[in-house]
Amino acid sequence: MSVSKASKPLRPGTYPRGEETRRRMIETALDMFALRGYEGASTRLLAESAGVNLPAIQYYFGSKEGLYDAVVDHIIQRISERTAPAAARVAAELAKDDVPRATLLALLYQMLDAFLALIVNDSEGHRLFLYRAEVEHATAMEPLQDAVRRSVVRPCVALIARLIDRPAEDDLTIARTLLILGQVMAFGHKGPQRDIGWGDRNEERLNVVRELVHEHTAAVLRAARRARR
Amino acid sequence: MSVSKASKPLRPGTYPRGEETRRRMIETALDMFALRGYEGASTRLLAESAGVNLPAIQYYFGSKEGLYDAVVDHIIQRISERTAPAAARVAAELAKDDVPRATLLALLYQMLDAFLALIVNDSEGHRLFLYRAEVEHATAMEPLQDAVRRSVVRPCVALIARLIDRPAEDDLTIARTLLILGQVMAFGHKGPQRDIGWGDRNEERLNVVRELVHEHTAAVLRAARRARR
DNA sequence: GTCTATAGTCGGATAGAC
DNA sequence: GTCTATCCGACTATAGAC
Repeated sequence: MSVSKASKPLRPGTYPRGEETRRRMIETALDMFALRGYEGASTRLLAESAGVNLPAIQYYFGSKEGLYDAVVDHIIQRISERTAPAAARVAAELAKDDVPRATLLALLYQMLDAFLALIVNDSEGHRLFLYRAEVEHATAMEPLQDAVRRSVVRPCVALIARLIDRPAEDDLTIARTLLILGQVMAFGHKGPQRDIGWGDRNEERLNVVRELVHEHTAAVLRAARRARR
Repeated sequence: MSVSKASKPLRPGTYPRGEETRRRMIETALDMFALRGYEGASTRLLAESAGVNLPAIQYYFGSKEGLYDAVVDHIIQRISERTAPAAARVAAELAKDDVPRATLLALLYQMLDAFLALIVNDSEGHRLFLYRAEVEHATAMEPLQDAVRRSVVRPCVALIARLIDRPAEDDLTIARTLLILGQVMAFGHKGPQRDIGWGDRNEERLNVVRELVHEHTAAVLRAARRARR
């Protein structure tokens, strides 16, 4: 996530088309907002990191907040793209009766894994931005939080509800699903990694999280079976 | 960063004039920083929320950053106080040989629970501040992160290492412990609560987290047993 | 120790040339 | 569409009265 490499020397007559500039501004702003927060990322920094001048922010997005919203939209788009296939499979299966347990479990795993891959494998910015989304700038973040719930949490909760044959409103069930996502996001943060010296071994980290998600799912089902007896 | 030139060594019970003001400033600043972040909480807001005038920040803490550091120190103090009894028991037991498994498990549970109670039952500010500490203002937060690791993570890792009879450096073991703490902090955040309509039912939330910690611990031990076969 | 008043800086946004 | 130059408000910090 280098800051200075983004600024390219622009010669008169060779300016990129506006759409390209807009796209680049969103992508570098994502990293800046993720790294320093909304208040911490000044317009000057945002402009410089995208290699544009100050008024470009007003020109393309109306205001700093407009740029922020554009970043949020961009991430929402990304989440939807990545999880849409799994979500479609979930919807299709849940429409049927008598879906085998193994199928439901596989779908749950796929659903979580799709989201996980986004967090763990994509740019550092996506990870940090999503992690930060939970504590910062509440109103502008609500669409993003809604997107996560719509694209990931709700399908998972629906699957779990079917698996344990209880209504989806069950507090414990939903809480557990949220916790899984919460810890995935927490794990995405680089802070703790340093301590255990994993550096950039993303694959290994991903495997640990996968194992954990698997365990969690199993634990939810065991708890539900106990509760019904 | 502890260059608090204005404060004298304070004895419990004997507050000099202004010491009460200082304490109040720290406590309200904790909430403001937790709610709006370092950049988001202006000196005017910090002063107003404590019922003092602007220069009081410079007088008592030298600068805005000085006040921030004082808040961090305050939280570190709080964490140490709350977890010290459990940590002492852990150290005492780990010094012996042949500690029963049940004792080790009970200690692990107590350790996590002490930290958990701090996060879940104390002021909203403590919760949010700790959650935010992971993504924000990295250098000033390092002492706080160190305190969490020293007071909570390290004793837990040592207990787990003894329980599964493997060195504490084992990646998966440590990762799991960090994940437990991470999800506890994530769960402390009020965001998800709203969705499941728990409002202020702290006790219930605490029980869910306790159950989860219990399950997690059990899962770690099962995984370790499998691995040794 | 606490206050008012203000300095000095930096933030977001704008005007208007090209 | 992109630029330079600039405004104005908000911010942190300081000076100095009481």
